[in-house]
Amino acid sequence: MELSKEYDPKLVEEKIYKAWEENGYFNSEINPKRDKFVIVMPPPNVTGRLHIGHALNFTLQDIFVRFNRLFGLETLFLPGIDHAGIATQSVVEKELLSRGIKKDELGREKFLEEVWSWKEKYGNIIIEQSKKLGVSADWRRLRFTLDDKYVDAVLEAFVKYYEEGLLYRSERIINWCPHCHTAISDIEVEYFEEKSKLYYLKYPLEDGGDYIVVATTRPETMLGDTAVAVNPDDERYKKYVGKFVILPLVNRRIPIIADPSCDPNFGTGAVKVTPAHSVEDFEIGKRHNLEIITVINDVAKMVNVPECYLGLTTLEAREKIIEDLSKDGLVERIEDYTHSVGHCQRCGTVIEPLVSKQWFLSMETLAKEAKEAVKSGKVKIIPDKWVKVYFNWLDNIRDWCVSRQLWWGHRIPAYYCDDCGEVVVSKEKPEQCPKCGSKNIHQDGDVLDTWFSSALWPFATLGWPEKTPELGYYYPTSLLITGYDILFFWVARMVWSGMHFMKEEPFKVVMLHGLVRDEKGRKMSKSLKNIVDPLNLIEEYGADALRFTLASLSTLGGQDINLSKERLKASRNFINKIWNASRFVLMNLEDFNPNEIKEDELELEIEDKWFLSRLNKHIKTEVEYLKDYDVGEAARKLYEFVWGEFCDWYIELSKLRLYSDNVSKKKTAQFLLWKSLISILKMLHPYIPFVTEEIYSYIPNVDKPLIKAPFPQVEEAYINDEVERKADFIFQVIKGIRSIKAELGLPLITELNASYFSLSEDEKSLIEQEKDKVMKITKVKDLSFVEEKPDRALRSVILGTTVYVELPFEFDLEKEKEKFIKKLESVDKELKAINSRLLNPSYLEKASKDVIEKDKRLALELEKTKLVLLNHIEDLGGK
RNA sequence: GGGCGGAUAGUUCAACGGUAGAACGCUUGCCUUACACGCAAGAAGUUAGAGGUUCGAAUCCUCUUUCGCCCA
Repeated sequence: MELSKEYDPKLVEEKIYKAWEENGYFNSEINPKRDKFVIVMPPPNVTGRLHIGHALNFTLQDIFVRFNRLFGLETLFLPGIDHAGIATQSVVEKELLSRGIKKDELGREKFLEEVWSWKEKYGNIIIEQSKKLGVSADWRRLRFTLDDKYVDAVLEAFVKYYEEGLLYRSERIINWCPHCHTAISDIEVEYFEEKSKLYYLKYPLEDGGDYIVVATTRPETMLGDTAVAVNPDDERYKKYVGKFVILPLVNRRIPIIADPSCDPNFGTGAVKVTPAHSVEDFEIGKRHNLEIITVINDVAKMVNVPECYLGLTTLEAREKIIEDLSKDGLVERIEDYTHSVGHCQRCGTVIEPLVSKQWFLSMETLAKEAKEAVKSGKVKIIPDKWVKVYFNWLDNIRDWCVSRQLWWGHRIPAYYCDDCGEVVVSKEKPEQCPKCGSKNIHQDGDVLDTWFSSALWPFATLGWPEKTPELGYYYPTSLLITGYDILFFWVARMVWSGMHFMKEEPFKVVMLHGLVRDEKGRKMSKSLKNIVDPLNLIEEYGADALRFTLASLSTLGGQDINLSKERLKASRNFINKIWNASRFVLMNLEDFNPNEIKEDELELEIEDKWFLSRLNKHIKTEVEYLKDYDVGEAARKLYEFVWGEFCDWYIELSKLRLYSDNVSKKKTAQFLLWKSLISILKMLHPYIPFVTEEIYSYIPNVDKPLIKAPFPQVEEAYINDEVERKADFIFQVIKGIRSIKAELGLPLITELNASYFSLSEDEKSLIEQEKDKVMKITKVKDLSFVEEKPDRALRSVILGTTVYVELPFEFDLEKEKEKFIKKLESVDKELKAINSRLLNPSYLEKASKDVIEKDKRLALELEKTKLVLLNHIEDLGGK
């Protein structure tokens, strides 16, 4: 077998993925005998291309999925696609327009045909792209929010809510996007601070002479004013309350009313009230029974207004109205003003609050259910800082406007009788009106908010409302992973839907991760040109490198991730390192059969015991981190362990035996390398599945594939702190000798004599025992115990031991002395700190025993080192 | 206006109550029969600032500065 020196993901990833998929390794079957682990994938938009946010989201999910698969759980990763109402409709609309076809001329049915054919053509691109990342989802179960069965679930939910009185149709003020030409919900409005003007307008009092001055940012809405409001406690205006003003330009007589929502500090303290075009004013209007006069239509043009303003855009109307009012001297002044303006989240257009008849989902009961699920611990939110945000949102929630004036989506199952106006809500179109018997019935033309359907995702994908075996086995799901940006849009709504329809939580844990930003922490955006395409990154560094980068940058706190090329390079190098370490092991396994080895009869060297202890500790911590959902720390720890301990020390030390003639020692080393590598590959596999599976395929005497292999068991008996300390001492001795050579600029291969002296019997016997190893690895010719300091030797102090490296030439004694003085200073500083602690009665009383023990041991070691250092400084001529 | 998060080595990030770590970059020496996407050795930090709690604080509390998010 010849493996290349450099790992090339391009030669591996596609092949491996194909093999996994073809062999059905991602598939899950109902298996009541086994514990299950279920993740439903947040469905990406059907219009979508894989972006870096998906890459992070999918990577995290796939890590948990793969771990649980290795742990032997029946693991379902259920993928899906969202129809994404507005987004998809506008993409197809634009596409048609580019061919000169207008949506409205085409008609609803033909248009929907076009969208479907577009969906068939492009809708699965993101699925294919996510496969490049290694996503191990059960693709057979792919769901789409407009699948027949899913549509049925959505209609079922709508009808049930309606029957329970939670859904109602009402004329209320809503957020209207004049560009998307639809109502949107409160959370789809984004507010930005904008520089604007505050206009002070004079409204003449009915009884003549006097004016009342109102301040407004939107003078064009004055044509729809039906009152002027002041705060009831505002002394300035008390005398006016109950009187009337004559609305300029339209000469309407409107009352001056007192309402507590008026802020006396805003403007003049008096505000104009336009119930049809302001959310706050609508509320005031309701309280005071004001007339609602609509003066702006659904494309943001003026209606129901005097001829000269009719059909103007709101901005044109604003200018003309100010001009006209000025002529009459009714504009008191205009100030610069900054305020926040609502924009459509999708298209950025300024939102027009309009009064319109829409379907609303009543939030009171559902919000309560959503809160209860988290309060009771049925749903756990990680990190828990989001719990407060979640409650806060639910506490202040308003009824959810769920109807959208679109064609693409779930058409609202409400039918209206053209003759008597009766409303029937049902999955099927009624034959005739149940009230008057008329057959002139038409269906509501609107569709539902996309989020209304995705709120049902965890159970509708499993067959609800049918009581399918899937629903029985896989629900509730185990874990939901998504970005914190859709906590309200999606997570909260899924929670209440699950609690309401299933009476059980949709998922036991929801893990919210951060957003991916550029290396400077800026949001990725087209205008900044800092968008990175994950597919390019995969092309350049490999999917494993991208996955490992994203995983290792994740934090338990769900912080945003700043992605940089440097980090990707580091991950790519790490993967190459693993590749080469494995290649090394495999190269040395050619004449080896693990079946010939009895593990409990092996003669273990100190480095074996050390490494087995380290390895088992890491298997343990790996599992612990994952139980705590700390993927990032788990990945980072693994990196340090594999590179810093396995590669740098264990493999290096194993060479001494692999290249020796001692057959039994060689076989021991081979066996342990074989065994360790298998464990390491298993631990790494969830993060970097491709390279690990590829390497695993070359490993002799293991059951393949890795994706289905059992996770390594912790072998407690190997965990041994004492051994670790001893080995560490030897490593320090090795480093000491290397350091001396390096400081002199000598290549490591320069052969020199070394010797040592030790105050400690333990240290002395350890060195005696491991002498050959140390000599070989540091390339020194000798390492004998000496009572007397050799001539011309540089020294290195490790605990109570001094290692001398003898030199064939003179060197700078002063420099050597300074090195020790510097070291003494730091030892002294630390020792003083520890000693003062150990002399402090309240420390001894209050600190934990472990900490005190550790301090005491450290103090002893430092004392020893200090003594040795003092000797050397004295010997080199004193301070 | 209310809330949340960040500020730690030149850079990107860890550590979340017991001696501040890694990666990249930098310096020096090495193509040592796994790897130059590498090896070895090094330099580099009053943990934004000021108070407080504690035997002990980067870590907990308060305030300030600053950057960023969310909600109204």
